Amino acid sequence: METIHQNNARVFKALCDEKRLEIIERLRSGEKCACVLIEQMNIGQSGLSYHMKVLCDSGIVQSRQEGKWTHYKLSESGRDYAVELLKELTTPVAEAETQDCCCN
Amino acid sequence: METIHQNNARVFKALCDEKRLEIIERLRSGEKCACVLIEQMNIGQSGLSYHMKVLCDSGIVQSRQEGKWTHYKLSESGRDYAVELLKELTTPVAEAETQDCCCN
DNA sequence: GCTTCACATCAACTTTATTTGATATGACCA
DNA sequence: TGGTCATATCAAATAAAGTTGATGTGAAGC
Repeated sequence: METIHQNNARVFKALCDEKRLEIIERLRSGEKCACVLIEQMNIGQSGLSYHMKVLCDSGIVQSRQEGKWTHYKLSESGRDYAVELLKELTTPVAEAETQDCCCN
Repeated sequence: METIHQNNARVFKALCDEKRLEIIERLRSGEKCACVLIEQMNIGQSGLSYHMKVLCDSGIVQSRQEGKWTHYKLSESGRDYAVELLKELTTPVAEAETQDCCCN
């Protein structure tokens, strides 16, 4: 079974690797097909494929098949989801802030 | 030397691990000292210390020394920085969208 | 100064992620 | 149908991250 934390971690895994950040950066200027990314970046075909899978699994990138080519672009809904998730995870809740600390 | 991508990746590394997401979740209800986190979570002392270092390095968590105790809490500025960074990294730029793709 | 406590750091180990080359798949074209 | 191209998947190797127990450090109390 997959925990909610594992699920959330997957979203941010996309952003934890230098190569993937470079891919994302390149996609900012528009949709790119895999062959373009391979020739522009210092990466092999299977390596790119691996990273694209991680990116697509995070929801931040979406892919589109066109014949034998695969095109990748940033997903607007994926971005929105990630941003909202990040905010939610890191925003304090207004619970009874009972400081049950050993040291106070 | 450290690249800008490595720097950015560090921010999101905080959110890529289940244990760290659990720590962040616990900090949402307020500042906690290390000893409390250790007794609440299934984690050893050195393990917690390791994760707290990653979290503090990301800027999302900040620590405060008080005698021999260390208190941790979510950093508002760290959160804001991470959110803005995430938005920036994943938002398309309005460059001349020249699709120099091999396949079109 | 000595001891204790809370935490950080280290080193060895285990686990997970990434890379790389080889092979499989599926679309397209002759 | 057979060949080629683009990409995915696999398996082996390497690298990076996380875990664990032992040791170091600095604050506080005696």
